[in-house]
Amino acid sequence: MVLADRSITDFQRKVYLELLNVPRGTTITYAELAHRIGCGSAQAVGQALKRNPFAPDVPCHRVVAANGIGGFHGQRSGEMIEKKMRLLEEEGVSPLSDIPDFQP
DNA sequence: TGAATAATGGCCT
DNA sequence: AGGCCATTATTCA
Repeated sequence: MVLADRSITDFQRKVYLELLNVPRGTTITYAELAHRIGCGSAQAVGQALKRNPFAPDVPCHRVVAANGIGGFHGQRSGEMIEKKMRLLEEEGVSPLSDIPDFQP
């Protein structure tokens, strides 16, 4: 497991673990993930993801907002997320594709 | 309908 | 102890 006990808190580990628990090709909302690990605060999860020390090991791009759109910053904020999205699509996970509500 | 703002909860330094 | 956040929900026009 790439998530070896490093300088991260238990909470963080849970978040990353849950993310790895998300099947490739599926997305999860911050609130859902937060509730899953028993937190109840998507902001905390967001922070953990932002600080994720396991950048490509943890599919943070698989996490989307509650509305199911983009995700990372509530909206597509910068270009850095676009880059991740690119890799995301290569992995077969498109947040904007897994959302039935998001139909361009 | 769309967008912007305010409030919230818990984590990290 | 304080500040922070890649959120969420509500409200305004």
